[in-house]
Amino acid sequence: MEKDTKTHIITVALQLFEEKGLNKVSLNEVIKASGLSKGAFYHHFKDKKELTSTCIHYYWEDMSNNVVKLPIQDMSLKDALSMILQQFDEAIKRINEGNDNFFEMYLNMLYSIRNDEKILSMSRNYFKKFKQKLSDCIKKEIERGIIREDVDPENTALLITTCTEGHGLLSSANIYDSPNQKLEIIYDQIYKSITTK
Amino acid sequence: MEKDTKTHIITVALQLFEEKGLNKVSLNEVIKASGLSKGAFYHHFKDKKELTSTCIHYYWEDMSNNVVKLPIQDMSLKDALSMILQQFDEAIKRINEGNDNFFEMYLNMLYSIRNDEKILSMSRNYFKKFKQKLSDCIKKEIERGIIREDVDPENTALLITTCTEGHGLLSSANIYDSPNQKLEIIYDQIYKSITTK
Amino acid sequence: MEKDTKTHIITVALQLFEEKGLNKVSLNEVIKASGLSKGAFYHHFKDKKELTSTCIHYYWEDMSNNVVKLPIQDMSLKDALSMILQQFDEAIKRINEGNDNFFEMYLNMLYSIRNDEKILSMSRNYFKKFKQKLSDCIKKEIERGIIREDVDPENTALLITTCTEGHGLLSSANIYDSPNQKLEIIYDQIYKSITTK
Amino acid sequence: MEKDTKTHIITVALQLFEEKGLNKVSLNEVIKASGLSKGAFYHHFKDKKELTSTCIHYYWEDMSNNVVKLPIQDMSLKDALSMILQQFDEAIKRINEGNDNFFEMYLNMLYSIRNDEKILSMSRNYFKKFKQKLSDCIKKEIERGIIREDVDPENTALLITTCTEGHGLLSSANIYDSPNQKLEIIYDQIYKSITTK
DNA sequence: TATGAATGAGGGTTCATTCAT
DNA sequence: CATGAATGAACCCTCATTCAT
Repeated sequence: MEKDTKTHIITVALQLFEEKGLNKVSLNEVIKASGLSKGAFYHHFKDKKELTSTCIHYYWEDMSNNVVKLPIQDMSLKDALSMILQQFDEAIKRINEGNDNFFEMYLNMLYSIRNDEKILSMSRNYFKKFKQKLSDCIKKEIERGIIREDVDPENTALLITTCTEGHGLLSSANIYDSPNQKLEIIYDQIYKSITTK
Repeated sequence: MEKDTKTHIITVALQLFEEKGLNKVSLNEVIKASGLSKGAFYHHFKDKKELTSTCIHYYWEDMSNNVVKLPIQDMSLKDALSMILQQFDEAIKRINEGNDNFFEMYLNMLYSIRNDEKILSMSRNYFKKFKQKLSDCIKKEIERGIIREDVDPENTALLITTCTEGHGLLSSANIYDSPNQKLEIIYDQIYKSITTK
Repeated sequence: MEKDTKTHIITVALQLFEEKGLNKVSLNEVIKASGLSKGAFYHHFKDKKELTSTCIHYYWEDMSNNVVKLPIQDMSLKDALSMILQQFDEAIKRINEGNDNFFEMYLNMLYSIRNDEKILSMSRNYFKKFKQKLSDCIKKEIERGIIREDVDPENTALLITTCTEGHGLLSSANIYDSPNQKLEIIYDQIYKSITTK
Repeated sequence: MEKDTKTHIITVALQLFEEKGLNKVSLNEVIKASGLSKGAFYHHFKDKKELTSTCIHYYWEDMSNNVVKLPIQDMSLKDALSMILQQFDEAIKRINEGNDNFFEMYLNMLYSIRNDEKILSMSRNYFKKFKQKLSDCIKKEIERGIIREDVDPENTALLITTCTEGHGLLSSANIYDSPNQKLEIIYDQIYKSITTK
């Protein structure tokens, strides 16, 4: 029962946060939307910070899992990049076309990283895993003779990771008109430069 | 006189915003720090939003100018990347070692882009110029025979831009331990892949 | 204008504090009773503590002044004690017969002494002055041959001060039925023991 | 078992009250510290008032017993006063050097007297007993020829009681620098004035 | 007897904004 | 142009108490 209420509050809060932006939602709104009383809220959470931080954990875990589940290491690099492209396409669509405030939530999460040990380690883990999967994928492609032998898998994976993140940021921020096309170009550029002729 | 007062307020506000984070500074603080009265403030600004958005303009313009001033197009790509590396190094140091809240200001700016026409166009312009300079630089390097002829300057410039931005974000967020070294690897990776053997 | 509002708030608050007891009065009540808005209150006071502490200062100053004004040093000890007796009689009546909570205010003041430099020094000053006046009075009585020469004025003044305070406390606390009569006995006891036969 | 739980709650509460001051301790704290549940608490006490008033009873009873146990009536007045002096010394030390809030508890008790029949009668009883013991002691000293025959034991006992209480208050409130020495002077002053030459 | 989730009135405080002077 | 007292909605949070289990 207790667990249910807490989860309920988190769910409601996350929805509000994504709709209006984490900083624009007051505790009163969360409480009202959750149909509970003030006291009930404070029975489950120490204070507002605990709620927001918990929500960010959930949000981040959700994002991480989506990536972790991707079977990048078992695919060809071409297919892997295609899949990431598609994933980002959907995310960007959600951000730009939806009415929600997913982007502010994302920025808040980034901001929280510097003040929240747990989120920091989650984030590092996420990027580490993402890079590792790419790296593994590249190694196999080298073995298969698709990627040149002199290519460093680690460094290439790092490059892909950062430019994907940078592209995601600039797209979310609405700076690129046709984000998806841009990412395709970027991936092509990298892909061409490491494959055997 | 009027202009001076306004500029004074903006300067004071920007400093506070960078110190404590845009959302953590109240109008009262700005007014107090600027040594003015409430009425004086409202004489120069319609409301708080006008102040914050003006401040973000200034902040962004400042950042832009720093990039625009870089004579990237007249340098070798190697030198250009070195210079950007150094610039980022300083910025990251400021963010991670300083007591200020530069990063939150940056995130707020990114967030504002989606709600503020003017900032959006400034941002787009900034990234366009940055990319253009890199592109010009690359073209010249191709002519000089340093970069291969089959390399597309536009796309390569796009790649450099996005991975620089992505790397900046991840470094600011404290995700990379040795950010500077990481950026060097990334640039090396790109540079090697486009230069003639 | 500013001074007036602040004084007004203090007056209203003091009245409420004396009626209901300092700990039983909320800021909302003070604000409501003063006819002002929350903002107005916080314009004049940093927080509730500043209000209560200011009120206690006023309260204490008021009490002190009543004592300081007494021309004890120019009277015979007999008359001086009579006068103090009468003063206490009135105070006790106010505490016991009135509807107010003067006593709790007094206790709160006593409690504040230990946490408030200013009140501490006010209090020490008050008791010092009271003792000094009594001491001076006794010295003159010795010169007049009314009080014995071997009597120490300082120590006797200390005795009178402490037993007056002790009696005041026990009377306020409702422990003595006929407080006034008790104080008379106490004073008589002291008086007899120091006068010449 | 029930009795034990109730006593346990009271013990825990008293400790908290003396540490932090009666008004600064919430029921939640008491419940948490006692290791019980909310329901369990309300099984034993009607409401918070019942707890505080019960605690004050205990506190007061404790103080009373300490005095009642003193074999004042069987001692010489000199020794009796010495003993009281020592008792007060310890109490004052506890108040001024300790980190606890014994003094606030004491003031709260005094305040409660006026609103709580039971505490009122306990208090009256306490002071009555204290005075009686002193009075008996003095009577015996008169018989022994140590105190003059014209001294009224009742009135002298009253004087000692009130000045002890007054001194205790002023010392607790931190108004006297060297409280112990002051009390010695006061007692000396009284003692000298009633003994035979 | 005992649990602890839920209640909700009320607490103190902040803050952007207005407006008479 | 400038002042700063006043506004009041909204904020986060505390707490004694109730009640279904």
